[in-house]
Amino acid sequence: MPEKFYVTTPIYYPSDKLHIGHTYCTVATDTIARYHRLKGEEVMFLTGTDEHGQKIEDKAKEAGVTPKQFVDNIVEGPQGVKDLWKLMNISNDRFIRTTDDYHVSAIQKIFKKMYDNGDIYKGTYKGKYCKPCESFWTESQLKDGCCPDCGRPVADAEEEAYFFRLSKYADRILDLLENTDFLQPRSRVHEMVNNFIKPGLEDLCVSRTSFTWGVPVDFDPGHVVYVWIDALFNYMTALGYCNDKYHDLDRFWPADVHIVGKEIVRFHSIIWPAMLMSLGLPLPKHVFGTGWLLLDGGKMSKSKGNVVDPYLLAQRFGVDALRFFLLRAFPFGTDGIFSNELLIQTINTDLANDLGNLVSRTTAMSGKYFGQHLPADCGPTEDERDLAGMVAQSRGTFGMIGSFPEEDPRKYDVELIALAAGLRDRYEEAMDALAPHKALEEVFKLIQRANKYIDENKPWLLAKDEANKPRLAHVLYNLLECVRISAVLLTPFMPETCEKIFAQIGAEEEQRTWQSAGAWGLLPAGAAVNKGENLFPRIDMEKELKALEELHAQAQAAAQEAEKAPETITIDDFNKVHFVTAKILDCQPVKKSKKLLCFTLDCGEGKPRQILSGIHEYYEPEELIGKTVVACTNLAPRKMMGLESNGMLISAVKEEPDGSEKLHLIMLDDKVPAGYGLC
RNA sequence: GGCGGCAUAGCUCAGUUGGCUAGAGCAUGCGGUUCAUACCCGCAGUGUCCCCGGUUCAAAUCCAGGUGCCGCUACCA
Repeated sequence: MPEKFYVTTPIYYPSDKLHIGHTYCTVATDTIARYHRLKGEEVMFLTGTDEHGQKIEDKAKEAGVTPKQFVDNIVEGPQGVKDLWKLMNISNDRFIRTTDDYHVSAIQKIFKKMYDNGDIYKGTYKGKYCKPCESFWTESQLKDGCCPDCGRPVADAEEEAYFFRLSKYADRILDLLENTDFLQPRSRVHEMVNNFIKPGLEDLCVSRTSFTWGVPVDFDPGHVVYVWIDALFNYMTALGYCNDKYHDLDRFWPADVHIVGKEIVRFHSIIWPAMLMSLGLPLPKHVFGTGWLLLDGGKMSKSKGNVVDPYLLAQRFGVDALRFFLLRAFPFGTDGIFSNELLIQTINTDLANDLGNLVSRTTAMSGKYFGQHLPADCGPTEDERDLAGMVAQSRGTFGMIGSFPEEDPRKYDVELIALAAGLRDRYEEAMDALAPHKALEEVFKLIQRANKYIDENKPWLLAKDEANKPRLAHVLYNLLECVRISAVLLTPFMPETCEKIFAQIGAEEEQRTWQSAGAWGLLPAGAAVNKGENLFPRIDMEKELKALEELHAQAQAAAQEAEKAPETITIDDFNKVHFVTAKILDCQPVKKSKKLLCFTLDCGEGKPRQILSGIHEYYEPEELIGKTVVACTNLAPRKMMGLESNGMLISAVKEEPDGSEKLHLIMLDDKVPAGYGLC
């Protein structure tokens, strides 16, 4: 029975289209999965979507569809989650959606189990409630006594809810984090321990009554299971835990590693193991928190409009180039700063100049000097095989390099072969340490060494003398072997490109295996070599940056257009709205309201007009008295806080990167008289 | 506010438990080469290792203080 390896990505929240950050995480996990398959292990690679919750309920309402329709579109629809993974050549074995029937019923069983064993109990959720946000907060979460999300005041509230006895497991979690390598990178351990465990773990609220889009608690109508249990258990329900759809739990659980974004490390390293402990289930072996891709030092966010679109990049540069770039340019586990320059530079330097050109010049020379096949006797010598064998075993070079006279070209062979023969072990070490960037660095050392080897041997000079043909053939063979070994090890990163390379150098199935990457001289000497198209065309940096900028501007304009979707109106429609200039005669805060200001305005009507406006967060009354503003005067009157408002003051509103709204009252030059209409 | 981390070449970063002349890649300059995708190979640099003290034969590394940046602090890769 081969070894098994179970690896997961987070299940993503499909409230919006996914971007390059999600792509990064999934591509990394895919590469890890492919690496283990290459080693001959039986791999289970799971990804999916976490589809319940308030936010999706809200978004669906906004879009005028059911929550299920909403997530169906984002998950299964055009350019949706599944499409994106298909595009990126993601090799997941399963895809779980938390709305899948088997998962929903499994979650109900799990919830009941934990209720029955006493780790879930019914209590009251006491806290502060923010009405507009419909969310509960604890005292300590408040900012200046107000809602940390929107900054508005909150009210005392109580809600019946189910709780999980998280506190009960605090000691065991502390031990798990501090005394094992469960959580990686290690730097996250301090944050978890100091922020959450040392201050004392509170029991965790695991149900909600404030929304309905979730797994219903089947024995208590009105309650739905909150994200913790619903989402985290996906890693097990997808294997058949508490359901009959799958039957792989015995084979694959516990997971070897959960790859997660750093913002959900907390859930995976504290809540998840505690719940498993409650059910007496084995814990996953590792949780690895990846970094974020940042943009010019800032976080990627939809409202900033700086989201990088993986579709666009894959189309322009190729899927493999994009996959490679993500794992080559950024150390796994720390944040990376994404830029188009870096992307293009990485492609040009590593893929076009180094790898692509090496394959190109090697296959071209083989064809040019020997036709399709190198002579059958150009393969490895016994000595070379021995050397490679020794290197592979001990990772040393035995000082053999020094034993050749200066002009003897065999010393180049020895250096090259020694490097190539030890590569697989160095690569394996890096991959097993979840450091794919280091694994790539090792592979590229060989690729660079191979390019240098060409210069050292000057095949174009050897080709001029028939007597040197055997040497020339051997040099080319050595190069093909380096290309082959590199391609085997690059397969998890760039599956399609490596297929092309194998085809070009004539490597068959047996020469593409993990086993074969650790041995020297496996490519048959007379293998069919065919120079194909260039693997990675060089990219003109300036031109491409310009093109990307234009595309980005277009996309942004389109997005803004779509966002506003301004319905065309006629001039008659416009004229229906009556805007006038207005002088603020007086302005008073409305009692019992933190937001409302009551304005007394001169709108040139002979008598003052009263309008209420919810802008106290942004302005104090004193600073507004005497100013000239714009009012809409024919809006239907409305009572607020017992006072009548006869119109509306016009403001400029901008959504801030953090999601809050910033508001600026439109103010005119005070020389503008009151009561003038606007058109 | 609390906790944690970081500060090294123009840029991105390596630098084990203190120990050679502080390194790599990219970018820059010069030279070589012509098989190859105007590529490849070689050479050359440049450093107040954030500041100020301390420990030590010896500090980029350890300790104390200071400055700056960042992360986490129960929504979001």
